[in-house]
Amino acid sequence: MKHRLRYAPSPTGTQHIGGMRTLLFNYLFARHNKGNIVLRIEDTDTSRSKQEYIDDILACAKALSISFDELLQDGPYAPYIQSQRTDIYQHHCQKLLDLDKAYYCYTSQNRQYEDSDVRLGYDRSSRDLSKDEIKRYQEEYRKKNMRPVVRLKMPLEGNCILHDGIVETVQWNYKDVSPDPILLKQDGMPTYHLANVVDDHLMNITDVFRSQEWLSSSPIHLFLYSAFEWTPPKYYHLPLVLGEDGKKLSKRYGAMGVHELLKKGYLPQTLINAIALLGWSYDERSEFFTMEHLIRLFDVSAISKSPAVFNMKKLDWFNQHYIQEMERGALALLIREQCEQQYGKSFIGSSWAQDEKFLQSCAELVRSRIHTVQEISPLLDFFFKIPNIEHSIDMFQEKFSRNLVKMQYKGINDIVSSLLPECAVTDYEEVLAYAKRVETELRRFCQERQCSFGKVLMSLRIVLTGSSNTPPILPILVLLGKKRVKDTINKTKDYIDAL
RNA sequence: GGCCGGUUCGUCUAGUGGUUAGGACGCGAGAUUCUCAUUCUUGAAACAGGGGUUCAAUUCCCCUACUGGCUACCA
Repeated sequence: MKHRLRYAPSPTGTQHIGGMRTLLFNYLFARHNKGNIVLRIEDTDTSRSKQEYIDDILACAKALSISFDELLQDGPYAPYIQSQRTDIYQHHCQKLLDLDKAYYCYTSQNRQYEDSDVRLGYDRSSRDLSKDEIKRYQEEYRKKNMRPVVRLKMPLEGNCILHDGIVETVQWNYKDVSPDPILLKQDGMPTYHLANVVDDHLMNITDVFRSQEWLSSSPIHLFLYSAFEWTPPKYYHLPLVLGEDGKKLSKRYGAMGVHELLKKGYLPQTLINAIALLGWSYDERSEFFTMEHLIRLFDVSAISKSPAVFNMKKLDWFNQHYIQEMERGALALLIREQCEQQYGKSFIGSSWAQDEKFLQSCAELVRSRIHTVQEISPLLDFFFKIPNIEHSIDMFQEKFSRNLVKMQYKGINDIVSSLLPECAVTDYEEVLAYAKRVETELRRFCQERQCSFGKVLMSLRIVLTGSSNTPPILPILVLLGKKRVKDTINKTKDYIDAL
């Protein structure tokens, strides 16, 4: 039999790591078994559901290259949006009423809580009303123009057993299960329990990966299946993903939104890799997995039962790895994007913006120094913003005597003049070649003058970039070009002289 | 409170009735390097506690503790 999976989020918040993990595991299982996966929007909470959150789900899935076989209005069981299927739920609810598996409840309000924080649940006071009482209530409701909710007639005793694909066998006594949950709300909308069961059945869903927070509702769902005389799908209750505080990730607090992480410069392959390893592992050594690997290797029996705390430091490490692995051209593209955002006109207006080679050289200079794409632009800052001389000189005094530059500037200037190319050179290999030549000459120079090569380079670094830690300064020198380098050195010299 | 789940370095995890309990992130130290990084070497760091079963338990069973989830006309 063909496996049919589904991801059924409620659009009441932006997608976070936890939701994405549920989606990913459904997707991996489907693709591993050559099955199908459906996206179904569970927007039965009309007050909290929003279109923008549906868009967010779609965008995040797309960004991570997760595709659905059926979704929205598209597929044999369309629509896949629960708010457009209310008649279906009402119809099935009526069936349960006819079978005496459900009943109208007129006495819901104010009956559900004691005044302490101990929750007792509904008292089932409408479960066994006499015909007269029902009539009276019906009349009352009609006058007020209200609709009664429909409740499921849960068994009062006996056991319920779930054979889960992950947590294995779990057993409940029906008397411990939430008493007679509501199936149809006053607004005519189904609750999760009804809609979910009806849709999973109607859409022929065979396997369900869902978060473990659903475990305690499983008896309700299982009983619903039996009331309808349907076969339930195989359930896989995934361990929870916790935030760094050890608490459940809540979409309402926007923690670790997938969109947000993408915006911060985490690559899609990073997120997939990191999320897949939340509660799943392949062996004791492998760390890096592409989507193709995951689909091939995915194995339900390797899923852990215990919850996992999501660790941002490890995410950084994964991202760093994938940035190091990226092709030069691809990184260059990201750099252009970043710089456009960050520097606007001063980048776009420069000759560098259109110079693919320049961007690629930058890629090589920054790639080992960043964890996220967002960290790129500060490292390239000095290309687009001329450093402040005064500020540089201040740094000088902190680091070492500014006299160094004063004394050595002529020699350095000579070397730069004679060795840097006349016209701009931005091809990375060429840049390195020029840098190497300057280095050789500079080393000889330093040896003759008995001054430290490191210090000379540091002085150049500070003068040219306004910063004491940057990518290798010699390639930067070449990229900046002879004119800019000479101008800057001269200006600095003048400034020091004038002090 | 009740029900249900979980518990191996700080974090993600591997693993087994007999192991020096393995790896990864992070952290410490050292080496390389023009700074910062990268890279390399290396160090510290864990079986929640108590009872059983057993020649032997981190591994199997029970209890306790801790932790999380659910206990909604939210999903």
